[in-house]
Amino acid sequence: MTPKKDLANDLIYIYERLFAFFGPQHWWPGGTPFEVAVGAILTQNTNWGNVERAIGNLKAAGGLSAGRLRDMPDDEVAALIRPAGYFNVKTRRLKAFLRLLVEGHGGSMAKMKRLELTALRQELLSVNGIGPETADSILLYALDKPVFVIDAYTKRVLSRHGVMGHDEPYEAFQGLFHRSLGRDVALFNEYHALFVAVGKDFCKPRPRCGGCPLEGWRPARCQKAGR
DNA sequence: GACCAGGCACATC
DNA sequence: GATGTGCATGGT
Repeated sequence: MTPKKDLANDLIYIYERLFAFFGPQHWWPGGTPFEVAVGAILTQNTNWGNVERAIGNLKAAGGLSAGRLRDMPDDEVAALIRPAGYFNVKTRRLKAFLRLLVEGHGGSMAKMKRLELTALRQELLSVNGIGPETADSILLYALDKPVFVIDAYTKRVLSRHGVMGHDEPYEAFQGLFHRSLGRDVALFNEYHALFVAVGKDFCKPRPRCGGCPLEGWRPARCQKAGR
């Protein structure tokens, strides 16, 4: 079997093990696309529980619409999103995203969604404060575009099991998924959430491998080489 | 009290 | 180009 096929099978195997263990994750099932995009920015390097509080505050203040949030003074936004941490930088980042959304797409996520994937990703990446992970989270979870989101957990799990080197660039990790799995929104949605689940419970900076569904697993090419 | 959480931009070498 | 640092709250 070719290495490429091996890698594809490895990724499918990991998905099946994680799904069997953790079950469906139901990420962002209820929120509007706009709420999802706001959450994607607020969750940067931050626990999701804190983000939920911030989003709750925004909702309560009527700030979860593009127009309302754009017109809200920065210090007011910062106070509302305070629980999510980095509230000053995240206020700037939210406002920067809102400029793109309002001025570029009439404040409508539905209109933004009409754009072709590559162009849209470039637009998002041009916004100060939106990097590859945040852009891809918005594309996948808010706009239903088939891009795989690579985060710290994904890199940690794959590198610890010898699938890829930890310091490979974002696009190298992402390319592996795109080549191996095709472009499947529902699969990408679930799979990325499963990486977060296994990362939270087991594949932490200090790993707790006991009981992990991937405990002891090696990729196919390593098994063949006897490594 | 240290460590960690669904990153990113910017400064410096 | 690589490496370091600031941003900040809240849970474990």
